[in-house]
Amino acid sequence: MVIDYKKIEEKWQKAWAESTFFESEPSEKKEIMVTAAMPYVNSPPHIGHFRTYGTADVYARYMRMRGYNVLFPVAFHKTGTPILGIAKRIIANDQDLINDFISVYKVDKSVIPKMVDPYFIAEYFKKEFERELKACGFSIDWRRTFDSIDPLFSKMVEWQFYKLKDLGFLTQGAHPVGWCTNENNAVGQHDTKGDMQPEIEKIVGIKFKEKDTNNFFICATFRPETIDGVTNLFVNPDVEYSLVELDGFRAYVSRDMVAPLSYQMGIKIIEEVKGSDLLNKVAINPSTNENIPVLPGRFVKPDFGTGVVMSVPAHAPFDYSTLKVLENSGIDVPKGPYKSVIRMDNSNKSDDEPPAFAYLKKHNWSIDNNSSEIVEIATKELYKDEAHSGVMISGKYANMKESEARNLIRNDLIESKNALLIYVLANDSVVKCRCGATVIVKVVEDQWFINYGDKKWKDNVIAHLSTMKLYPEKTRITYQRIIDWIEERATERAEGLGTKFPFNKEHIIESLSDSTIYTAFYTIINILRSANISPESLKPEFFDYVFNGSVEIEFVSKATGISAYVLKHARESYEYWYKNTSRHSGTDLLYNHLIMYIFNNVGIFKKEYWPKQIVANALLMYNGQKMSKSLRNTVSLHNVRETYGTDALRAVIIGSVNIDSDSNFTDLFVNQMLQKFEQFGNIISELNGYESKELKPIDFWLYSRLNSKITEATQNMEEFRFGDAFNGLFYGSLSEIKHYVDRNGSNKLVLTDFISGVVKMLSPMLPHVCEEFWSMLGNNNMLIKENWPEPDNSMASKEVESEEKIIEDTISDVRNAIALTSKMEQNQKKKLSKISLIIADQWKFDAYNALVSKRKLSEVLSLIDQKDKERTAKYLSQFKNPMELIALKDISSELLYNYFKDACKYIKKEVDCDNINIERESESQNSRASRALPNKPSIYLEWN
RNA sequence: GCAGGGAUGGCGGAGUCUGGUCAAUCGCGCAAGGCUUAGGACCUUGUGCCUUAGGGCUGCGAGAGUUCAAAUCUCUCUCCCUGCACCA
Repeated sequence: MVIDYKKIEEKWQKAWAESTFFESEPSEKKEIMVTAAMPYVNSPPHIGHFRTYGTADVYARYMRMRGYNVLFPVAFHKTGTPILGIAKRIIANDQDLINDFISVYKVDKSVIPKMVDPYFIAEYFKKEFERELKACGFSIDWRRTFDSIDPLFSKMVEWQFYKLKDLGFLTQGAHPVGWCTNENNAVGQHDTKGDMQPEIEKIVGIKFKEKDTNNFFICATFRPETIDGVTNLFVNPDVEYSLVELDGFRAYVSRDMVAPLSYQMGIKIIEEVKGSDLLNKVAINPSTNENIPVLPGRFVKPDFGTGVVMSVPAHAPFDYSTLKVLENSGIDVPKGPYKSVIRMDNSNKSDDEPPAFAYLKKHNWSIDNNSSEIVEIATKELYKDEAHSGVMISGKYANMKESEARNLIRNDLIESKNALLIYVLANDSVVKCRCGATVIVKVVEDQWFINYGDKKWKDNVIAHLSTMKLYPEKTRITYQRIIDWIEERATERAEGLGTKFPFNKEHIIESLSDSTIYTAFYTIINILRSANISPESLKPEFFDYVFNGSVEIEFVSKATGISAYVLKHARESYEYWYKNTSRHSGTDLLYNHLIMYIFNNVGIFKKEYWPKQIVANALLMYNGQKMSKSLRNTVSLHNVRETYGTDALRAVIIGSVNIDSDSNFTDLFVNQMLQKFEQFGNIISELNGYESKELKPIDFWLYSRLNSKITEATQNMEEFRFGDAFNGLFYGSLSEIKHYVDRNGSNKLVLTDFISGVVKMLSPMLPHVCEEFWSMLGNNNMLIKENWPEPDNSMASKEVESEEKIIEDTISDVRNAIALTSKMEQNQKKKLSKISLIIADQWKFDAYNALVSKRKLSEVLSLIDQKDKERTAKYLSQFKNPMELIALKDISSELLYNYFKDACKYIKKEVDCDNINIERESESQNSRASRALPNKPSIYLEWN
């Protein structure tokens, strides 16, 4: 049969919509709310979105069949800066972008001019999403749809921030950000050329006081723990420096760095100095109080840190080699031996020569062979080794690992005001803003943060996480790690769409922060709308009542002007739905959204409404390639769905893999899937050719398979192993039906029961196709309202399944034997005349069962003498499947004999031999009779 | 740098937690045969190496160890992927 996917999709989507089955209201039933992370609407939906929404939809449909009252709503994310960025580029008439919009996104040319308005862009793509998700037939309650700048929703976001502040979870402070000095704006990854994430790194500037003055040298360093080994400072004599007034003290800084540092601290130039003027000054090491000279170092870069570095010749090959070269040219430099402050933990002797020299020597360095490559290599090696296994030699942190001591020493230095923090960009190359300016680090003052480091909050989250169901389970450790590590997160932003930040109306709420507890809004939005509630009336008291029940209803009603009836209704809806939630998202959101989702829900709501379950699916690949953010590589959901139909996409994207694996979408695969659908349809349409009659063993086999399938599929669905579930139900059933027919199974009732069960179980994954199959099977009701099948032990007959397996194995063995013996010399030019299959005697069955009752081979073996172990293990291992053998306890020699007799016709056909003789071992004269095993009849072939 | 994940046939990918059911589910590809006017689809069989009877050998990134037994447990090494925050 040829299936018209478009037609059946439209037909059943219409029927479902008319039934209002997906419009869910609180009831007596057990409830669950299924939500998927709301999509950001700056582009049309692509097939990556399909995976997350499809997964949620499969689960929603499955849970409905399991008897749950399921709510599956959807919302759209408009908040943030990217949409604004697009609008700006349209205004700037960016042809690259406009061309992509027209050719890739299929935006009509006439619409482009309207896209100078970010709100128009957001609404445009939101509409596309809605259309597309509807066309996919997702079981969404469309009455509850909203977007993140909906005025009603904004009121809830505001309330959330009042709440966070009341709870003490908001803090204010300084915060380093990537900054464009040209546009005067913070820059993130999508604001830079080549989408480079500005990597901000903290380093320490250690203050060395100049002797006899009040000026300081500030040395920016990654390794403050080496301070006790400092012998001198280096400045670049060829570089211009400035003496500047910093916060309360004066310091020498390379002129190049004055401007960038001014974005991090107060800085005022007092006078200009040449690098060469700084030479021969004397500084004081703040840790050891030693006097140390300032020496020339031409390797010092003027555009990093402060242009002044400290010299640790024992541990820094650059410092060591520079000193040696200076010494060689007759300049007075600190004399060795240079003091080591770090040793490797695998050696307790402190070496005579400093490690820097040892590492240089390894690479044949000498004063005459002083190439910067060698020094570079030695530096890398030494830093790596010391970072890995370095241990402090002396001082307060003696014997502590270097990597641990580093932070402690840094903090000590800062606390004692002997150092300050300096932020640098750690990217390998210079980061440029899209406007072309170089990105620097700016410290933003009075920035608001959500303090995810709050001890009590974090403890609550950790404790709650341990009670949550997480799929795949292996993500749990990732959640734990991130929760452990997450601290403050900036929560306001100067630009973008969104809700005004309540405590600084100049700013808007950062766009991930506004979408953490929004799922609660689904439970009340439809009520607010139908009661015509205005945004103005959604005062904080409203949410306090509806979500937390923390104020009196009469008071709220008076304060907001909302009727007590509506308030009560809203509260009841929240209480009903928010108790049990399943959150669906991609693993890429684990690091931010999902963590914030847990934190904010736990922080704001009462314990019984905290999230119960999170499902994170892996990526989606297209023809083996990761889909990239760049416009050209994404695959439009609309196009593939129009081509193949939504169920084929579901089968390929969701049904072909488990939740934790990347799914690979290929056109070849979808086409094959479509053909398999037709095969399935053909089987159903041919059912009328069969009749219902008395049951035969093979009928019991099919029932038994169905029963096993129900058990397996249920387990797989529960654990989100959709790939395994689909595999077993779809491909498994096709081959089982084939086997059943091959074995002369022809009972219409049995086949109908089997296929009906399978179609039911496949329907969450292939809703439209299965609905069509269901009606083809003669049902007048809608499949979506059916219950998930329950396993029924009366249908299970393990012994028939085992007997069937023995038959199959035997056929395969016979084929093998025929292939081999036909090549034998004495059989040349002869034909196979007879096959004898000899069934093992009952005593063998008994013996096996006795062995098998031990269950584990290792248990049996533990009773065996050491010297016999190998022999016994080998003997036992010939029973290829000891666990399967358990089922043999239900089979006797006689049963198996009769079963083979009954299957004789089938075996004849399969091995293509008309003369097959089934014998009992005890009655057989055959020389090979004794080789018969319970699960492997002995085979004897005769050639004539 | 820090953290996490991974390495299995021509390919995608099961199996690893709980060692023996594993020459390795399933699918793709490939080969032969059937069906067909032809092609596609579909069906059957085969697809590491050897083998004159259902057997043997090799094999799951490399090396070592534990065990009667290792893809699976332990240790070392090599290579690959992902994330690192104010950004959706």
